[in-house]
Amino acid sequence: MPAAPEAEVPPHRYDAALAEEIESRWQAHWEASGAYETPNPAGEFSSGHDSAARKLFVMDMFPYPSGSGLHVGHPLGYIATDVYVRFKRMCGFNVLYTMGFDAFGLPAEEHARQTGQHPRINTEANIDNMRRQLDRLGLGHDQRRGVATTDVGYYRWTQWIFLQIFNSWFDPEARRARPITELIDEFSSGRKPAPDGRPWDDLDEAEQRAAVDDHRLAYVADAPVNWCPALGTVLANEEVTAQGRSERGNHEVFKRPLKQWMMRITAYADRLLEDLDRLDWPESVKTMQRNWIGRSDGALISFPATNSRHLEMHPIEVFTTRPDTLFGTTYMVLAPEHPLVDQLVADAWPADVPESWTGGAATPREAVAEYRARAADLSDADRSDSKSGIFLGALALVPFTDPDLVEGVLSPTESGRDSEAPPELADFILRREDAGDSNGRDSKSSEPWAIVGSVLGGTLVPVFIGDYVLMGYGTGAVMGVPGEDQRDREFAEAYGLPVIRTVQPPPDHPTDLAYTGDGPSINSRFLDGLDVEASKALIIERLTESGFGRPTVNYRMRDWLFSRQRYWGEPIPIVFDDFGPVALPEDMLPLELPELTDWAPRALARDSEPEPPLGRVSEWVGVELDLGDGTRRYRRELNTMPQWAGSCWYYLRYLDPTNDDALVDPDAERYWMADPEPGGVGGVDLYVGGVEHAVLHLLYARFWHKVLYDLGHVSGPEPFKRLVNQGYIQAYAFKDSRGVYVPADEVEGSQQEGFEHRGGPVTRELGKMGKSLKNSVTPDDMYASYGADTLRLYEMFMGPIDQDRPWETRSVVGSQRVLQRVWRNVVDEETGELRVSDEPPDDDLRRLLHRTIAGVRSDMEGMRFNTAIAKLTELNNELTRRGTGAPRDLAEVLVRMLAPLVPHFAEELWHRLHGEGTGSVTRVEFPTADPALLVTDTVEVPVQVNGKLRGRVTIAADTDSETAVAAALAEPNVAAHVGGRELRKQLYVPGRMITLVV
RNA sequence: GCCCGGAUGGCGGAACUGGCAGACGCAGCGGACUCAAAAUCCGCCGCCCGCGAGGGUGUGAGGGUUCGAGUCCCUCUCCGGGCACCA
Repeated sequence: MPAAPEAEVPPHRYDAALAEEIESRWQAHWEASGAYETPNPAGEFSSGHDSAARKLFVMDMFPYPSGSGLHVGHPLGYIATDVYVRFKRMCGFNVLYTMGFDAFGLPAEEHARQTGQHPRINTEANIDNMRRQLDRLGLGHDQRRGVATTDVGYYRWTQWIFLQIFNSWFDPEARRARPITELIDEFSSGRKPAPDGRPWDDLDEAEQRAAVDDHRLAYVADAPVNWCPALGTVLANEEVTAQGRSERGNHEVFKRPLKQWMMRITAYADRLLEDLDRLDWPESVKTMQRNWIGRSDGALISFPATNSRHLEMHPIEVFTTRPDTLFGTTYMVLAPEHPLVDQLVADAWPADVPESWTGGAATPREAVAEYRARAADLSDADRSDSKSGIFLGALALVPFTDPDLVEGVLSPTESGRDSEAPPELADFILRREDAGDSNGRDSKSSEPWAIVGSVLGGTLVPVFIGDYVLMGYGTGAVMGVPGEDQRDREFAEAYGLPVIRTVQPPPDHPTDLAYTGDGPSINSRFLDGLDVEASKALIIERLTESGFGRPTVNYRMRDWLFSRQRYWGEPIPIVFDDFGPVALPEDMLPLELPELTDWAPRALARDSEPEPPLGRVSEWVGVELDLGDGTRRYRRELNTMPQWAGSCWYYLRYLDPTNDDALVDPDAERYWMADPEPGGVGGVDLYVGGVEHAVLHLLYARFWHKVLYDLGHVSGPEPFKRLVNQGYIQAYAFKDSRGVYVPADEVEGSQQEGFEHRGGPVTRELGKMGKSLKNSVTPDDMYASYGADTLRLYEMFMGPIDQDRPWETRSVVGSQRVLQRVWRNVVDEETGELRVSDEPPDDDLRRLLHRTIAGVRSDMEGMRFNTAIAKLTELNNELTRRGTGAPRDLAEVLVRMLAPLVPHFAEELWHRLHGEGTGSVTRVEFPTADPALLVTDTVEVPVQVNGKLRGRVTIAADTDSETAVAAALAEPNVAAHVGGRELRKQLYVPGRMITLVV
């Protein structure tokens, strides 16, 4: 008996083996011919430039060259941009499309620390590997432009931009960055007063340097770092566990202040906010950026406060968005770390102080010390929801409650302060209020502590510290208005403080909740009766007149902490002399990373000082330089830049990657980045990437771009005109009865029957693809089973680009079958000969073709590749149904439409159709529909009777309403449902619908 | 808690400005071809009633606007994401 015959596969079937052969052949050909090289208008890359073609700049987000390889989820966005780019190229655009690598960063440094191998070696190996994986997908990158942030020729310009920022200040009048030399001119000419009002020339060098440094967009400040003495290194936040220990080794980590570089991004807060409105970005990303910037409009209000019977006043400055509720203030709270605490804390408790206000301590000072120690112990997450605080023994005066006193207090020139005999503190605090009050005061607390300082005729309120007030936001102090703010309400209830409503709530508002809505002001003197907005306006006016306050804007966003205590990053091109930082001159760039061979961690004493890795290279740390005033000794900056730095501007380097004279040639920059429409923001035409970069990367890059714009280095205010977030590919993962993940590719069964792994039941869940869930599927698996074009087609077919979707290997075969059917309509599987017919397509087929062209074109334009593929499939299915082989002309058009999606497949068929010597399909024009073939002379129109579909009629496309209705009534089923009754209404939506109402 | 998204067959999804719900693909079912299977081709495929023609019902739930609602408005449920004592 002969051996069981192999399943007979026709020799010329489009299967994985044939796909592989086609793909590698064309990839080699494209590379050799420079098929994807994009010309610049001038300079090194200008050969082949077509000045008539419109430009288009498309980019994927900068990948990190990870050592662990790709899974099928990674290239989703890359395939989408590649398809779009190929389409636009076929539409005649000059498209810039490339990819580089964001290659500095922690993983390479960690790898170096473990193996002793220099991070550059590992980084370069990873880049090569990733490049190979991407190439196998057939991505049409201009590889001449693919920079890596770790290239010395690249980071030289990252350092150059740092110096531009360092050498700039933000002019609030002009609302833009200006060169620092212009600030010095302003100071020395007296147009801008020096910090303490003295003439500029009277300041010594140290004072002048400090004044200037205070204004720079990059400046040095003390900021806390995570110092781990046992590892001898500073850790990133992600390397510190929730318990405040090192992830590696579980050692103690201490917060230590360290001089670090900051970027003054807050100066740009308003422009970053305003320009969001001009961007074509997903609304969710814009919202995230708005929230992150967190602009709130409000007022600063000063409350004079004292702990002494002599009324020595310290104003507490408060930021509030609700200045209209001022008269509802019944207490004040400072952040525990607030600098005024030490001045305001009293020596002794007043008589009758409630136990809960003292924390059980003998004196206010002790209570504060204990409270602070406890607050410092707790991480931010542990600060619980329940409100806590300590009374300082100090009182604050609510402005406008005694105008005479207030003026005396606030203006030192007035004699009012001493005009009255100082009252005893004990005389006016801490009386219990009568129960059963009225006048709109809620009296939920059984014994509210009186706060009315009737002796002076003004309202005095107790001053607390409490950890619900954050030092980092606003002024680190709040006015407690328990009637109008729920957090204040909770605090007031915990400490028995009274509640005064200042906005009349609706009758059904619960009495035990703060009311934050609109309504007329009450209990608010001159504000009474005004709504919230009017009250705000009036009180701000009064505050400003009286000097008690002023309108102000506050932001949640902080300046950007730019220093990293790391080796594998860009060195900061700064040295220090006795007065502070000094920029290296441009001609000393690049400042190259010194070799570091000593990767071993060193255990240090608990009380040791933080030291960045570069501090170990002693011959590098100290340096003798001549910076213009003779050779002197300087200390180098030891921190490096964060990974964000390199990714903040890479799109500019793509434009002109080999330029040694400038970060980008101005003409190249203008060609690729300037908006063709006047008034546009300019920037990359399409930027595709994950939503995880919604805030940090996209905000930092916008900030740098605006600085470069202000300084005249780029032609528009925004880096990325249009942003699309691609969704994530998720994958099913399976857990066995012990809750352990089992390899997903070994699981059998289905949703209906249940899933099994080696005979045991497993449960299914959806998660990120990766090692930990044992559910990775790699592109290599797919190439082996189907080929790269099938993978591309499947990923684009799965759903809309911006949507998350579950991976299902089982379904990939569908996309392969589609390609096989196309193949069979063009090529004979048995002989490999063309089987296209030279018969012209009939009228129906031509109309279908042109409808398809029109639909595919608009779907491609809108990046709706899933529906474009569906339309192409329908057309091809019609060809299959006819079974005669495709008409040659039609096959040729179909192949052109497929070319962006499955470039190798299309190139192969294109060449088979046209023979040797034909040009590449990648540069052929994308088909255009003939409008004459899109209109039809008859249409089939559905007929509704009383809102229900009862039949269809075929009528001429230009039928008028009456004829259409008559035709509808002639349809038997429609007639049956009308049943001879009178038509109350008849409607014909041309080509769409006939509606009858009886 | 606040702010964004989202919910359509067994599954992924389609449906343009309110106008035939379920395109296309997977899975499933039936048929042709075959000794048989695979592959391929043809057909069916939301649910309920009906031999059928056809009828009823149906886009997370409830209400509304409209001749007509997956699409617009109100209320609610669930899922995903972001922020989180931000004054």
